[in-house]
Amino acid sequence: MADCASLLQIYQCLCDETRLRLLNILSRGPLCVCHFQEVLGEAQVKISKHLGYLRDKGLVEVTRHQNWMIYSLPEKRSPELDANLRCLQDCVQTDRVFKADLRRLEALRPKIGWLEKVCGGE
Amino acid sequence: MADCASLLQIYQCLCDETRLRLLNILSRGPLCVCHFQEVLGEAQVKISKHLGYLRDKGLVEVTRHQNWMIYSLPEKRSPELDANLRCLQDCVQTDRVFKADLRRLEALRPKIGWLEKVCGGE
DNA sequence: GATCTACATACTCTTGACGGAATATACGGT
DNA sequence: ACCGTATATTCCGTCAAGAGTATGTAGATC
Repeated sequence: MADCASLLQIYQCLCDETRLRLLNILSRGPLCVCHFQEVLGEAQVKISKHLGYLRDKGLVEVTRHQNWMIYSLPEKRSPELDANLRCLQDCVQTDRVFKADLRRLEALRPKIGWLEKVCGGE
Repeated sequence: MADCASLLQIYQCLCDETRLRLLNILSRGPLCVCHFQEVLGEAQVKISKHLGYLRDKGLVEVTRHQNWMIYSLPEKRSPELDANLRCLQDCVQTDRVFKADLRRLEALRPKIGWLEKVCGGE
């Protein structure tokens, strides 16, 4: 039973460029804040606040591992969140900004391999 | 070549309930302002301003017919707009608010038949 | 227990969104 | 020319979002 309010929350999350970039690279698997910083090239406070915003609205989940906060897309998603995340992936394919982020993310792969072990793949 | 800015504009349009409701009933065909007022039960100024917002961002088009401004979804849409409008239609199916709007719209059908002739259907 | 790292929160400022009341414009009919 | 209808715009007040600076907190290390 999707209600209008939850749909609105999703769109509110999606109407900021920084958050779109965060969600885009998150689609490739869990990350922690320092990785977002490296990929986006934005200040820690900015990254952290936008992640907090996404967390409050249920678009990302977080678990602590030692000093690191590991963010990921929720494994169980509402139909409308799922639909919109898919749609976002479609829309993002051709854009320079998002593609560049993914390239920088791939360059970071060696440094974040341990993460996949910690939180069991994806 | 979808760019980030145009995608953001779409999401900015989608993060208001009134605008979602406007787009939802617009998916069934062109309408003029007074119809939106009747279906949504909102004041004229509110409807008009949100339609203006949608028009500025390219999510709706408008033509004048005598005293009436006829709004419709653009026939030629960018891929990302098209994807998001489809996604919205998927998400909206189960919600009471949107369904009630569509019912009120159908009840209005007899009164808006002339519109379809004027702007050539759909 | 001092310190470092990784991250979050509080505070302040600026800007834009939204709503409502009032007013303006555009068109048709008399 | 005047009036009514349909719609847009302007003005004003409120509120939330976003950015940046500074500070707080949790865990690891020595």
